[in-house]
Formats: sequence, structure tokens, C-alpha cells
Amino acid sequence: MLKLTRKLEYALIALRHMQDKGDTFISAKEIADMYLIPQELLAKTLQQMVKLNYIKAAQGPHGGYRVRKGLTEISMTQFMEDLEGPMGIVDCNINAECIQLDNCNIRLPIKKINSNIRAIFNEIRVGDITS
Amino acid sequence: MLKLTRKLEYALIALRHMQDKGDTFISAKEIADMYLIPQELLAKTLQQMVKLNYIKAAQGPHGGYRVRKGLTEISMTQFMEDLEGPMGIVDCNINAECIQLDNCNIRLPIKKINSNIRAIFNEIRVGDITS
DNA sequence: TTATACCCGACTAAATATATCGTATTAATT
DNA sequence: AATTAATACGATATATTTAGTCGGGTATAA
Repeated sequence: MLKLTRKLEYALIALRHMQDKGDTFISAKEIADMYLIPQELLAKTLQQMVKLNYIKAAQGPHGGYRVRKGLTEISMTQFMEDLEGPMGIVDCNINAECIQLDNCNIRLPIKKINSNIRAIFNEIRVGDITS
Repeated sequence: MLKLTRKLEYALIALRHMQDKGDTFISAKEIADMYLIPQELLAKTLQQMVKLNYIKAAQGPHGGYRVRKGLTEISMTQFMEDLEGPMGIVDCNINAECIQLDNCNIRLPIKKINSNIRAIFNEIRVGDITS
């Protein structure tokens, strides 16, 4: 329980690698080979980050991706939710359609824990991990 | 991502309910009915907690479960890991058999986040939720 | 014009989480 | 003694989520 997804791991690894390389475009293949990440999967994640304006893509030979300035300032919460959707240790903090809801006798303390965890990720910037 | 399992939720809900009822034995059925939890599943979880010496069972009619004294002092980390196995936001904090390991460029910051999350659960006692 | 790389949706596979079933045992009640 | 209400426990089934693959398309440098 309480795991990050591989997708997030791959995204962070890739970002860090690109960050290290500065302005040059890095291909999905290069990263996939280097870190033994399934290439197609990584590619899809990178494409998603392009749409999110996290990185910039260049097509054709010598193409690839590079990090956009400002990415490092984004909070991990935002980053994670942009890529994977709402984060929460229980569903009722997300969609509020739990059949136990009215009755639930542990709702408040759980909610508290949830905010504590969110707080951790709020205070971390993507750049804290990738640079 | 970062979700607790239902089993843990059910366990906590049940513990809190039993706690409220003091020394009397409460059946799995009663709790399942009250909180709309699948009975068999709850029962298995309760049985697991009996083995862990978290609660005491009584068989036969008027049987059921009741909380053992001292349970409330147990940390949530221990509780969660007793019921669900090792907790960690990434696998390499658990089994260390990640193919990226040597190469991994985000290992340290991720590890740090992991300890922060563990710290949250270390500081919370089961009793903080169930009483 | 060819090779390399991104783009994108659909699909498949694997892992995990959730739920159910069947059978046995225990013990209070009648 | 029989009945009933409860736990014990392994096996199995289902659902959901996560992870990975495939195929066909587009852009562009050399």
C-alpha cells in the first residue's frame, strides 16, 4: 500500500536525466536504454508531459525532449496529480461516494493523516528531486 | 496512488466500533451490517487481528471479538505492516531488487520522502484513530 | 528519400486488491 | 442431544488498477 506508480518514477528519472543535459534534446530511447525503462511506456509519459507543458519536444533525427524552465518550481502534489489524477489515502477524500460515509467512525482522523501526507508533497518541488 | 487498502479501513472501523463497546464481544456480522462491509472479508481481517493478538475472539452464540488493552499504543506503521506487509512508496525501499538500482538518479530524494511518510505513521497510534 | 524520432489511440498482460465459498469447529440455548 | 450462532481457515473467484505492447501516423534532418 501507499505506493507511487512506476509512471511517476519513470517521469522523475527522465526529468532528472534531461535536466542534467541542459538544453540539448534527449530521446526517449536514450533514457529508456540507460535506465532500463520500457521505451514505449516512457515515451507515452513524456508525451503526456509535453501536453502539460512540462517539457518541450523536437521531432525528427536529433529530436527528443528537454525540460522547460520553471518546471522545477512545481510542487510534487501538482506534478503527481497532473500525471496520475487525484491523490488521497482513501476514496472519500477524492470522490465522496463512499457508502460508509454517513456512518464512518474514522473519517476525521484519516482525513488528518491525508492532509499530513499532502503537506509533505506540497512542500517538495519537482526540482528537489530532479536537480 | 498512495492509497490505503480497504482491509485497513475495515480493520480500523471495526476496532473503533469495538473500542466503543468496551468489554462486550461484538460479532463480525454486527459490524459488517452497521458499516456495510462485506462480512466474510471483515471476518478474515478480524481473524488476522486475533492472530496478531490485537483482539480477542469468543466462539459460539454471543461470541465475537473485543479489543485487547494496549492495542491503542501500537504505532500505525506497525499496525499497517502487520496487516498488509511492508510499506514504502517505491519497491527499492522494500526488497531492493530493482533493475534500475545502481543507475537510479532519484533514489536519495525518494528515500527521504519515504521516511517522511513513515514518520507520520510512526507518530500516530492506533488509539488516535480508534478512540 | 531514408532513417530517426515524436504522436496517439487501442489493446493486452500482469499484478494487486477485493470479495465469496465451503467446510470445520466451538459453545450457548433449548 | 439437537439447534443455532458464531469463529477459523484455506481455496477460489472477481474486479480494478497498473504496467506494458502494438500499429499506424507525422515531422524533419541528413
